[in-house]
Amino acid sequence: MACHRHHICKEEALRAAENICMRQKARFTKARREVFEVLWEGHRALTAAEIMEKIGNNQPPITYRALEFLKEYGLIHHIASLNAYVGCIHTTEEAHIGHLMVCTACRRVEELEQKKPFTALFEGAQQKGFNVQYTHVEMLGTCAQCAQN
Amino acid sequence: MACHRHHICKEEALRAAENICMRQKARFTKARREVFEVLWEGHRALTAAEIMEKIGNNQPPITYRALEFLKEYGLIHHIASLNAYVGCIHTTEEAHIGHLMVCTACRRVEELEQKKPFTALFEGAQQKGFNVQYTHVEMLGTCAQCAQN
DNA sequence: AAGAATTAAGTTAACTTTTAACAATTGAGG
DNA sequence: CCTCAATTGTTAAAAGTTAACTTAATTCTT
Repeated sequence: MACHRHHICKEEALRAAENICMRQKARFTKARREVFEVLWEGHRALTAAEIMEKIGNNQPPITYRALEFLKEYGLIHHIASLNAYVGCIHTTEEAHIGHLMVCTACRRVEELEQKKPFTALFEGAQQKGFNVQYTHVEMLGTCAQCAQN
Repeated sequence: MACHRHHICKEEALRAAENICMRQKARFTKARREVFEVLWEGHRALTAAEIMEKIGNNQPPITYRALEFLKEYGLIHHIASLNAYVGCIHTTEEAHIGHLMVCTACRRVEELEQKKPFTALFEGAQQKGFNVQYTHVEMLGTCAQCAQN
C-alpha cells in the first residue's frame, strides 16, 4: 500500500470531510463521523453489518442513514459487487471518477485515477446515443501484498 | 435500440444458450430456460423479484438457483448497482468483457464491446501491483429513446 | 434569548431479499 | 432397469434494508 502512516490518512480524510460538509452546510454529526472513521480504519471495504459491529450499533437505521449521507456527499464509495463500503480516497478533489481496485482476499481497496479509459468509454457510449451520468468501475483481483501469499 | 425484430434476438439467444450448455454438458432445464427467456423479453434489467413475478413463481430458491446457474455459464449479467439481471448479449462469443450501459429510466441495457479502455485500466492496475481477475463496468444514464422524453 | 421550524437520532417493527436444509423427482450412464 | 448424481419442490429461517413514528438536537427568526 501507498499509505504507510495510516493515522495520517485518516486525520486528513476527517478534515476533508468536515470541510466538504461545512462548505455545503451539511452536518457532520457523531453518527456520520463514526461510520466514516470506521471506514477509514483500513482502506478496506466493509459491509453495513461489519460497520455496525465495529461501532457497536445494533440499530440499523442509524448506520444506513449515515451511509446514505456519506455516499450523497461523495465521502464514501459503495462497492456494489460486494455490497460493501469504503472511504473515498479523493475527498479533497471536486467530483472525480474513481476506478476501484478491490482485493478479494483482504478487501483492501485502492483507487485508480485515470481519465483516458473513460473518455474512450464515453465516446463509445455517445456514439450509441447513450448519455452517461454515472460510471462505476470495479476491478476485482488480488493486491500486491496478497499476491505474495 | 439496435434490435428491431426482437423475437429474433431471443430465438438466437436461446439457441446460443442451448449450445453453450450442450458443449459443457450442462442441462438447460425448464426452470433455467424460463428465467433466461424472461430476461430476454426485453433487453431490460430485472430484479429477482420481478423475474419471479413474471414467471409466476413464488418459490425463490428455484429462481435464485437458475440465476446462479445462468451467471456461472455466462448467459446473463448481474448488474450490481441495481441488483438486477439482464440477458448477456454476446452469448455466441467466448469469454468477453462487457461494459454495460444501463438506462436508469427504462432499465434497458446495452453492451459496449471495447478493448481499449480496459487495456488502459489493466496497465494502470498492474503498475500498482494489482492483479485484475474480474472487471465490472456499469455506466448509468439515459438511453437515446428516454433522452427524448 | 425564546419560540418556531428544521434536521437528525432513537426505536420498533415490518418488509424485502437471499439462503439453508431436506424431501421428492428427474435424467444419464452403466 | 437400476443406481447415482443432479435438479427441483417445499418449508422456513436468516440476512439485509426500510418505513413510520417519537424524541432530541440544532438552526433560524424576531
